Amino acid sequence: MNYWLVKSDPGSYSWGDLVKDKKTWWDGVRNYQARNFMVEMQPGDPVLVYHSQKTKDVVGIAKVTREARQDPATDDERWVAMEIEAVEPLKNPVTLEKIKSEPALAEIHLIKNSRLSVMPLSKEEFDKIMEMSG
DNA sequence: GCCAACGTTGGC
DNA sequence: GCCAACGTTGGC
Repeated sequence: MNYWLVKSDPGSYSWGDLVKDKKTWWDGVRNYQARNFMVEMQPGDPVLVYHSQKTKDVVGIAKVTREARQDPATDDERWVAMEIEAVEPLKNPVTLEKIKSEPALAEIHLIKNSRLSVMPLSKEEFDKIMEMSG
């Protein structure tokens, strides 16, 4: 099992939207590195959802329900989408500020490569964020 | 609103 | 195949 974090600007699609929709095809990613991670995702893998721009915090847990297939939003066969489903909100959102202040999380892409929108987390990193959320 | 970082595009 | 120009992202 692998652990992931996906970023979304809540102005375009938020955790609340996912909860309302129950599940969604995570499409529109146009970055090769992110695409490659999406292809590795397997049904059942936990996915943390992070809100960029405004609140800058990890707000909920989702899980992968369908593995990646060609992005239905485009004819360009280079891009893929996978389906995720909302599992539960975090009791306390974990802010970017808190993540930055935690040495155990210093290596995650969220900090090292802030523009990447889909990234893997180690089990330790995932557990750490869960612990920080209470 | 600004701007640094960085990925992509396209001319050569 | 290189690299300058450009567009986008996202933190501040």
